[in-house]
Amino acid sequence: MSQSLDRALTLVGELATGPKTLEELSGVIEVHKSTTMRLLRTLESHRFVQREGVHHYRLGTALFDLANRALEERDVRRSAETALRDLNARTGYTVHLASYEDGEVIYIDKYDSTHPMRMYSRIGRRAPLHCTAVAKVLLSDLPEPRRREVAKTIDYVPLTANTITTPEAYLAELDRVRSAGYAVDNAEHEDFIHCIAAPIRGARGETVAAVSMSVPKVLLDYDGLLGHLPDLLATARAASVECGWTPRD
Amino acid sequence: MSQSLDRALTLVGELATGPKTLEELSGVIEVHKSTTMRLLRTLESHRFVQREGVHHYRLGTALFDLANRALEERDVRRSAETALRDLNARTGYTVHLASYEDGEVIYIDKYDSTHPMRMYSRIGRRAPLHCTAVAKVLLSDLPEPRRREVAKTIDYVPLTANTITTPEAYLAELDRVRSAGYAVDNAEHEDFIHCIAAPIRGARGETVAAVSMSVPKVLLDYDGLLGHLPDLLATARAASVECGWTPRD
DNA sequence: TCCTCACGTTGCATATAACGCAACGGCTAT
DNA sequence: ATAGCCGTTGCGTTATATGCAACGTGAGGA
Repeated sequence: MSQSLDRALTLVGELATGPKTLEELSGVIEVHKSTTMRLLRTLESHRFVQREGVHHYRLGTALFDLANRALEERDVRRSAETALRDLNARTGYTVHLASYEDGEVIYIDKYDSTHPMRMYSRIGRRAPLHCTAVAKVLLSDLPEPRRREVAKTIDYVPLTANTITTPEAYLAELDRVRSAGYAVDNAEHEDFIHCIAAPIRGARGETVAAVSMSVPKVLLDYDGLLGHLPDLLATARAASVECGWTPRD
Repeated sequence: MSQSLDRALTLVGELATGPKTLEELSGVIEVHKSTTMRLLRTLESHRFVQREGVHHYRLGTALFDLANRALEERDVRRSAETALRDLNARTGYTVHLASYEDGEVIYIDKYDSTHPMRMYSRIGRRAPLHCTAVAKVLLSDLPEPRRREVAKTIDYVPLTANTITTPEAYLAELDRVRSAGYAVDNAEHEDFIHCIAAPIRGARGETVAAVSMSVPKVLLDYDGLLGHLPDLLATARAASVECGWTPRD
């Protein structure tokens, strides 16, 4: 492909591990120092690298700019697409993608079950906050005071025998979700369906969306559903990486 | 310098404005599409760009990685984090962290306002030197001759009625900032926003960064803004201590 | 103060690798 | 079924990236 470009990008990658001198960098890409210098000059003119002192080069400020622009550009929906489609293909169950936008939880994508079943969700629809797994995931990421405010304003309509009906119980549930890293809707929304959901994270670790898997109870009992947790969490993780999240260690 | 690298970096910059097709990109760097493709392939192999669908390219995930690594090396950011976060939580206003590098002032961190408001800043962006409080703080710490040089090269674009438009006025302002220990942007950048900023100092007393607080005028008048000065200065002081600065007596 | 060494920088000749061209292939829409 | 639009590939040519060797510069030691 393009040799000089390839070398230059290797240099940038190398600089990510810390500032380096001209000769160190020449060693990495195994070329003469004059060649390295010309590459660095070009990189410098685009602010990809910058000099630190006289002898060292380090990553430049263009990278911050680009990373932020890239993040804004990228919408969760497209980024999560493949991971979610895979999960749907693997399990055959309904997969939802939802995000939190000023006080509401919205379904922004859906991969239908291959099993025939009725589901009342639809892209663009609001999810009830007190009885869906995605809402629990998304709200559990809000700062404490904000969570209290929201919990207070929810209309706790009981939809099944399991529906949470008090702010106290709901806030306790959010705490559980937050520390567990996933949420469950144990037939709290519809009698015959239960769900699990997990957070998709962005570059700064913030929750940008939630994935959920919905399964009819006749197909899988509660333990069977929880058995899919590792798969769901792996999916959420893959989607997070696409959204700019970097796993630590 | 290096032509192909230069072209490739231009491509990356172009992609920052949104996904593009092969031919659009060829138009930008004015080469044959086969040439563009080879560059994109190399960029793709380093995860600098990635394909979106069949016809589009967009920025890749390597940029997030690199940007994070680069940011971590500037450790002012980490050191100042808690103090800045506290200020943001206490006041609810937008808090910025900026540093001076090679003649430019760069935003290196940002804590968003809890009030809904539009702000055009972004991490990694350059701040205009003549009309932002952070730039005034950072430039006022430069040695006298250097200040003169910089003041001479600034393009004094008038952005509001209050924008400083001459080198003389700007240098006088820097003197004021230097002796006062804080800077003000009294709607000099945007009509509806005013800011105050203060220096964060390192072990040798040098200014390593600047904190600022930005407030829409509709929420707080000028005197109200200045009322927050003690809080801002305390924040800057706390951050300075984290950066190795020792308060004398 | 001068010398030396280590490292970055520059000019130039050469070979290579980046380039444009043109033909091919897949996809979509009509 | 066909035309037109893009992306892709192989190839010959020349621009261009490269290595070399000489030069500059700054730091450290005698």
